[in-house]
Amino acid sequence: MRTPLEKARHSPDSTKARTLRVAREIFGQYGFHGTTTRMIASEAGVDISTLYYHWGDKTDLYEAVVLDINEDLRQQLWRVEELVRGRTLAERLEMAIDQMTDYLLDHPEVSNLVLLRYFAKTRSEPICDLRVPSFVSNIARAMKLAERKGPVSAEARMQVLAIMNAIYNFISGQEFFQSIVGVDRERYVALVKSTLKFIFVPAFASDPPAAELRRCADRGTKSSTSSA
Amino acid sequence: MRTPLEKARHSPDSTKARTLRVAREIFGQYGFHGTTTRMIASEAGVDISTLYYHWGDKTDLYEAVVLDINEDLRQQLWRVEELVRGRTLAERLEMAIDQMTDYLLDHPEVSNLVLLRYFAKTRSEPICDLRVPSFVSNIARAMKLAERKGPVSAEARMQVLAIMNAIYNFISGQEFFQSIVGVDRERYVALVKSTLKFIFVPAFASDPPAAELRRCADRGTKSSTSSA
DNA sequence: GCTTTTTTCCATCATTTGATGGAGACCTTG
DNA sequence: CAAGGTCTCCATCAAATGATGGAAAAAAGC
Repeated sequence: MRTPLEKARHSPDSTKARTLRVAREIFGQYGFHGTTTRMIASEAGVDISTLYYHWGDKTDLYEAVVLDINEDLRQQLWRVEELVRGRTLAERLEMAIDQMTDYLLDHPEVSNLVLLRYFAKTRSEPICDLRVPSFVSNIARAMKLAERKGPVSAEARMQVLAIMNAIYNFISGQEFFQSIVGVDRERYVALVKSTLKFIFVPAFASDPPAAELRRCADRGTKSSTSSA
Repeated sequence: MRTPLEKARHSPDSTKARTLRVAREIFGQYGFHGTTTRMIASEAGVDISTLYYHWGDKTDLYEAVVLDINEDLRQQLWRVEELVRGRTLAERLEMAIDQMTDYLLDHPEVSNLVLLRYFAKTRSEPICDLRVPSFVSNIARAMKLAERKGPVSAEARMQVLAIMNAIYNFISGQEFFQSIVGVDRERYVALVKSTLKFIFVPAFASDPPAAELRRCADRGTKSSTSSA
């Protein structure tokens, strides 16, 4: 409990913390320019002046949101890494897909904010960065696409980005995609997981030497953590 | 040459057409709320009043941009469909990836606008829709993930969305991802294509060398286009 | 209980932004 | 050229938006 941000993270009922939580949601839904300080203040049930008192100007608040998201994402990735440790590559992938999908469904503002940061420019210069670069390398190592200590190849980074983005897309695009696919929420969630596994498992599980053995041995023993 | 939009599309040097072209770019970069009519007017070298004279209010202009993008995308998808007709699934996939990647690199506003429409809400209600739903079905049929005439399954639609979005992401996220991966533009483009093929070809192609392995793995499971 | 500090809100300001009216330029047609 | 229409721009407005000062209220310290 040192910085104001950490303090707010740990006192979930305070006005300041509630404001930050609402700011995450609304910045995630409407993007930086699509969000007004009044929207956040009114949604949080706070006077707009109180918002400025706690968080400084709009840019400062946005920066706080990004840092907050960064921290949540780091913790979640670490949890997943622990969980999959020691499993085979295919198992690691399937479990990571299930875990990240469930996590992001509970916190859609995380993927919203990440994606909007990738794709939408800001009129003023960017403020503080997501920690994506180091996340990507860590995931590549955890997935054993790269050696544990050495540098991570460009190919491995691209593959990790492809996986992460595929998950983010299905989460943040849920409303849009669900209507395109024409299913209800429950079925959509199941489809997200099964589609991701359908796509990524063959790519990563089929070219190492053990592929043949795995494919024939694993018959009928697909992921036990999958809800599909 | 009937509607104003079509007219503008075909007279590329007119003030009106130039304004639309600039609007595509800027709406694509900054999103709806991040874009001001003054940004578009000044970038197009036009008085802001002239912009309103030609295109009505901001929402009307945005709608025109979306329709314009829709038409471009439809044409491009049709070109690709013709090109890949008669090839094997793996070939179709690889060619489509190459073609769409090159096309979108030349017109990044297309994928920018599509992605921002997926992921960013607008304060006012949405105006007119992308034609994504029908595009998705057509692609699924062209790729022969679905029967040519029948309905397209939810699984096939999700797979098509995954492919399209993966391409869009690498194009629109280029600036961000290129710095993460640490390569120059040329190498990035090559990596996009090779990574996309690395990921998607194994999932869909049962014909290449891996065919027997896949059959072995799939024995006793559902259809080859649906994962459990 | 009184002082000090922290927090909240009302009123208000300055700028940005969407939008328009009207004067003039330009262009076409006869 | 004259008349009518089309296009462009200057000046300007009204609303939305980011931001602040200062009074009141609440909380903390003693």
